[in-house]
Amino acid sequence: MRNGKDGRKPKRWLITSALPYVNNRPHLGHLVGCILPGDIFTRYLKLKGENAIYICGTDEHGTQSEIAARNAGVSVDEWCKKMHDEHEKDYSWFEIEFTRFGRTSSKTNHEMTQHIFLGLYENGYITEKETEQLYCEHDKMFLPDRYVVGKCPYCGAETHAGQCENCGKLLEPTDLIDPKCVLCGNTPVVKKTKHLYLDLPKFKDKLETWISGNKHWKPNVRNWALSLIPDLKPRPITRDLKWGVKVPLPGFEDKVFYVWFDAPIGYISITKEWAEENGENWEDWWKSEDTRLIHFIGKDNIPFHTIIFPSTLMGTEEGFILPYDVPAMEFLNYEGKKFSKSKGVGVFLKDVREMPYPPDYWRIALVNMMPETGDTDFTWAEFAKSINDLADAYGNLVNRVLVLSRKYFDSTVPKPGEFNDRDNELLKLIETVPDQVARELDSFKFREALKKALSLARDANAYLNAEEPWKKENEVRRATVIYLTLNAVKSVSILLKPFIPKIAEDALLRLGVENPSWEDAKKVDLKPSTKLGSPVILIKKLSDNEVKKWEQKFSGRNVEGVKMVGQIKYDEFAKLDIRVAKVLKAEEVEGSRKLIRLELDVGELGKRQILAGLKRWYKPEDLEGKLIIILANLEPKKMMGMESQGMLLAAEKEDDVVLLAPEKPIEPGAKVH
RNA sequence: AGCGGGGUAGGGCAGCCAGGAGUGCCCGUCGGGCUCAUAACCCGAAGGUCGGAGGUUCGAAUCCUCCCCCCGCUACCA
Repeated sequence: MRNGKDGRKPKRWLITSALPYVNNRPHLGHLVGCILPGDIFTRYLKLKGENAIYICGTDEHGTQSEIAARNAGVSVDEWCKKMHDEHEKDYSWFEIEFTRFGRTSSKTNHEMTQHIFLGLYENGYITEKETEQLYCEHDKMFLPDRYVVGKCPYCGAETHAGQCENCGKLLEPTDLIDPKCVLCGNTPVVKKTKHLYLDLPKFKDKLETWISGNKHWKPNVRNWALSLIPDLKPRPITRDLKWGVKVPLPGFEDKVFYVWFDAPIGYISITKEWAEENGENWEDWWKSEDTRLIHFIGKDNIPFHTIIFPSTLMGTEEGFILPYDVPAMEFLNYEGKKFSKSKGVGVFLKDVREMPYPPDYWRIALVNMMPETGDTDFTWAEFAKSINDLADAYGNLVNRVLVLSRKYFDSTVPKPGEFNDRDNELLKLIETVPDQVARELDSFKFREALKKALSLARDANAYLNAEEPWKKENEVRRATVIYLTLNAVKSVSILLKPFIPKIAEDALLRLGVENPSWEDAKKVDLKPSTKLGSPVILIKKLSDNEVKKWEQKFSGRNVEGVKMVGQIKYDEFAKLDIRVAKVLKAEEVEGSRKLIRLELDVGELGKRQILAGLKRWYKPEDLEGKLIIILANLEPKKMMGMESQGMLLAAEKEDDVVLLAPEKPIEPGAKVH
């Protein structure tokens, strides 16, 4: 177990996972980014006999909750409670064992937030500033950035405030030309409002010393945090909303704290709630140097957990501990795209629960795809590979050794004889691999830890192949080999427990092992004559067809009638012969409402005519001389008695049609690909 | 634009901070073995100009400089 900088072993471990926003529909990315690693790490600590708790909960305040509740026609509190319960159900399905899964809207958190704020206020870390913001008189609220749309003053594109979607310029809501409220479409008015700010620059030196001293942090976390320090600015911590923690200062009665301020304080409040219910003192967990605090987060949360929340804690001057480490994951994408609720991209936890796979399948697959050093992709192929690899290397081994035990020893643990060199090699591995796995877990290298654990299973398989106990004439050798293999399987199963708790538990019970500790993984201590369970297919493999089925089911999945065409292979695309063509002549087709006849020069493909339904949008004379793009190898079709030899390409959106054209002049006949 | 991460055999990764023959892992491919086991397992082989160009060094995937490509973030998407 890694000790702190002072070499001291912690007495308590406080593990947190970023609080999921209550209105988000949780998906695999949320799980893999912080909730699952936090769970694996906490399970590992507990196996080691450490005093560890795992704290999480829903982040509930903010505009989105208010609006979602309004749309659903229920009170905000009711809405959040419902969503909170759904989150909890999802995570528990995945065998996530939170010590407590709380809510930031709890009374405890309101009190804690106000208390911490007052501490900061009294210590002089809060400043006040008046700003101008957009206010919607119809919805009776100040509008956050994403609730204002208008024209970008720089490029003219329609965008929301915050940052222009087109040119990337940062935009204050008041910068937008012709701003509109997203909710009702009315024009908001500019209104003055007073806000409180957390004076981050005051913490600059302390932060810098602290962060640069944390050499054990992952480089991406430490570097990013350090890069933020030179231009720290005071950060607003209040907003003009109703749903949130009230600001306990005169003149701020109609304001609440910004969610980012009260959300991380939720870690403390939720700990406190748990402590009070369990006869613990919450301050032992938050104000004692013997406690080691670890925040599991996604990379987007780095500024909050390395700068803002630590500053908040320091500013209270109450002796709050700062995180020992902030292991941040990168992002998981879905088949190359971002997970998106609105676009229906990705696999959501709700979907998963309806699929025929147990939680451990997902856990193991997600560990293999864990974005530890860079963004990764969830693909169904990888999902299947993870499970099939585990089935081959570990599941099959469990079955294998149980079958051998049944066949030769009536499903009991055989009594071993003397160990030879080969036996001792395996013995040595059993004794050393658990420490190697532990080292990886101590530095949050989950994929590597899993790999190391499975390597022991592979070694056991190799050992069996070399010793061939099914051939042994010597009963004692056979007993020894099977005995040792059973112990190796026990060892691997213990190491896998944090990753796949249910499957590992099943295997261990069949080996007659109950409640093992991490240290037990190093021991060769199965008692001869112990009754073993029956052989079993612990992990069922996935077929290629199954994988394809899911790929299809989820690829075309899109909400509200927006259909994405199914994926194609490049060679399918390559069948299209797309060319640049020059319009030589264009004329209306007599008797047709829509058609224009075009005579084209397609370079090496010669001249041809195409009929296109463009009358509504283009005049023939406008087209002459233009370069356009055509699909040249479409089978010809007769229209109005004439043959159309190809199809021209145009973009269409809401009753508007625009021809495609090369961005610069190029020879007719040029291939497009 | 700035910042952060990544670019290592057909695919997925580790190795880089503390430089020492491309060292390694999983999958795939090819050849062989075994038949206790979930068409499983084991052994072996093929396959890499370590994104590119300079530099430091006896020696560079690893350190320095410049460049290219991918991804993300820029402050409430984990």
